[in-house]
Amino acid sequence: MTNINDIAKIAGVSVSTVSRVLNNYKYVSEEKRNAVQKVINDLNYTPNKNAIDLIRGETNIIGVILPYNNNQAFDQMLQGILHRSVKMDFSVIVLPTKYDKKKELEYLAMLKNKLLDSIIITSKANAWDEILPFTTYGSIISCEYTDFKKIGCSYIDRYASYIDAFQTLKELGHSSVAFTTARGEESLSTQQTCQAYKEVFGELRPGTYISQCYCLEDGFQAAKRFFALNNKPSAIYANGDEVAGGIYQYAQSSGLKVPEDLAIIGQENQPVGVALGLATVDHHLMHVGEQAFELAIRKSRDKIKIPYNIIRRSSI
Amino acid sequence: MTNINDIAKIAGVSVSTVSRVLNNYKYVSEEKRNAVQKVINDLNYTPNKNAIDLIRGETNIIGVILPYNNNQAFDQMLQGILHRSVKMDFSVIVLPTKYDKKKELEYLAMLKNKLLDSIIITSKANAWDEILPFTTYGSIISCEYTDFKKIGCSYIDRYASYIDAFQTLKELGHSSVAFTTARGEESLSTQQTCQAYKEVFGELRPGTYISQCYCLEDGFQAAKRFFALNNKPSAIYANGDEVAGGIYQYAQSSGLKVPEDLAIIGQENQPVGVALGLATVDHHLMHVGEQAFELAIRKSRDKIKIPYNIIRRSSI
DNA sequence: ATGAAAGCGCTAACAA
DNA sequence: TTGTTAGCGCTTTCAT
Repeated sequence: MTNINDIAKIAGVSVSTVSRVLNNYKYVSEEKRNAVQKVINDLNYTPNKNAIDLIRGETNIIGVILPYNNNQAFDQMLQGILHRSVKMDFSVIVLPTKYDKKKELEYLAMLKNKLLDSIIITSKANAWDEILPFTTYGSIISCEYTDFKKIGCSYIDRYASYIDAFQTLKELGHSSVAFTTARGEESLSTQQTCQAYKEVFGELRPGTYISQCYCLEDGFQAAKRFFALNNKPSAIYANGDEVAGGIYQYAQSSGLKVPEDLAIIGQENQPVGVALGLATVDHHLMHVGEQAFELAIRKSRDKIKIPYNIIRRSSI
Repeated sequence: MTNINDIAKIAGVSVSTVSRVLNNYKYVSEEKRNAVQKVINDLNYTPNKNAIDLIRGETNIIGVILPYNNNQAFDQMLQGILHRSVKMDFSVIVLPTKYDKKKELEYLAMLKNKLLDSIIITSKANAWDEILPFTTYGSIISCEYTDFKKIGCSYIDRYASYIDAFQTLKELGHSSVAFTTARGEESLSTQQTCQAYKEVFGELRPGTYISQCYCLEDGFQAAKRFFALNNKPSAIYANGDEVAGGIYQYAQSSGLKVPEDLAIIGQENQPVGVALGLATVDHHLMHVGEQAFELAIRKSRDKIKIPYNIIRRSSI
C-alpha cells in the first residue's frame, strides 16, 4: 500500500502539501501541485478513506436496518433508498436484523462508532427507548410513524389505508371479508389491520385472518383454509399482490369466479397483480424509501406522510 | 465520544489492558478485567470500528457492484448475497454503477482503501484489464464467467441455457421465434442470446428481437411490435417473467391463444410467471449470489457453475 | 506557500 | 500479568 508519506517523499514535498493537493486547497504553488499530482498518477495512488473518515468523523455511508431481505415491502423501500443514494454519491449498507434486538443494537452502535452517518429503520425490533439514545451520534430515520421528536419519519398512514380498503369492500356489498397478514400479532401492521377490520365490520371473529403469508403459495394455502370454513369469505384483503395472486390461483382452481364469487384486493401494486388484474392498495413504498433517504442526509427530523391510493381492477 | 483512553484512565489501567479486555485476551487478572468491564458498561462505551479496521486492514464488509437497483436479475443475486451475509455476520454495501466506468473504478478503489474486504461484481462496465489490478488489494468475485485466474466466479452457463431454450421451442415445432432482451448489443447476455439463436435457427433476421425490455408494459409493447410485423412469431422467449407476463397480456388482449397461437417462455421463475402459468428458464440467480458470497469471504478464486433448469408450464 | 508535528482511536510489539 | 510506545494513513493547527 503506497501512502501519503510515499507520495510526499517521492514528490519531494511534505505530507501536508500532498494532503492539500488531495483536498484541493489553495496556497499550493502550481509547480508543487503538478509534481505531486504526477506522482499520484504514476503510482496510481488513492487515499485511504478509512483514515480520512477516522479523522473527519463522517463517512457518506448510510445504513438501512431491515428485518428480512426477502420481503417485498422492505425491498421496495430499499430500492427507493438506493435510487436516491446513487444520485447523491452515498453508499448504502444493508443491515438485516431478523428482528434480533441485539443485532439491531449492534447496528445502531455503528452510528456511535462513526462508521455510518445515519441510519434508516424500515422496521425495528427494539422499543424506541432503546433506540433514542443513539440519536446523539447521528440521525435516525424511521419508515414507521413515531411521535418522538428526535426521529425523522417517512411513513404511510397504514391504519387509514386499511380502513379505506375494508370500507371499499364493504361498500361493494361484502359483509364476509377475510384478510391475510405477514407476521402475527407481534407486528404493528397486523395489529392495525385487525383494528381497522373491527372499526369497519364491528367485530373480528376467529378465523378471519391468516398470518405468515409471504408468497404465492402461502396465498393459495390461505385461501384454501378460508374456504374450508363454515363462514366462507366473499372477499379477501391480501397483505401483498403475490399473496393475492395465490388466492386468485386458488379461486381459479376451484372454479370460483373473481370477483363474483370472491373479490380480491392486494397491496403494493406488484407485477403479478397487474398481470392478473388484481385490485391493490399502492402504498408507494419506493417513495417512502426515497424520502427517508432525503431526511437522512439532511439530518432532518421532519415527519413526511406519503399518500397511498387504491387501484381498482377487475378483481373487485 | 468516550474512547479507550478515557476507559483506561477511569479504570486506573493502561489502554492495552482495556484493549485486552475488549478483545478477550488472556493474561488479564480477573479484578482488572472486571474493573475495566464495569467502566465500559457504566459509560456505555463501544470501540470505534473505524480505528480498528484502519489497523487491522480488514472490515468484514463486502461490496456488491451492480449496474441498477431495479433489475430483477441483479436483485435476485443481491438477495442471495444478503442471505448468506446475515449468517456470517458480514455487512453488505450496495454499489450501483449504472454502468458508469469511472464510478465502478471508484468502488474498486474502496478495496484498495481498505474499506472493503472483497467485492462481488454482478455486472461490470470496465474491461477486465482495468479491474484486474485491484485484485492485489482484496478478492474480486464475478457473477459472470471469466478465464482470468485472479477472479473467482459464481456463474451460470447462459449460452447453454439460451441454446436449450431455443432448442426446446424448436422441438415443439416453432420455426418463427422472436425474443426480447434487456440492454442492447452492448450487453454480453444479449450477444449470447443472438449467438444462440443463430446456432439453433440458422440466421437472425432483423426484427427478430427487441431490446430495452424490463417490465410488464415493455413486454406488452414488444409483443405488439412483433405482431405488427409480416413475419409474426409463433413463440417468444422473453428475458424475464415480467416481460413474459406483458407478452401474455398482449396475447389475451388480442385474442391469441397461448400456447396454440403464441408460445411464451420467460426467465427466472418469478411470481408473475407462476401465477400466469408461464414456462420459464430458472437460472437460480439467488444461488449464484449465495455462492459468490462464499467465494468472497474465503477469498477463493474457484469457478463455480450454477446449473439452470427449464420449468415447463402451460404456456409452451 | 510550505513543513513539522500533534493527534484521530485503536492494536501490537516490546519491556518490565 | 501489566504498561509503554510506536505506529495505521490521514488532517490540521502552528510556525516559518
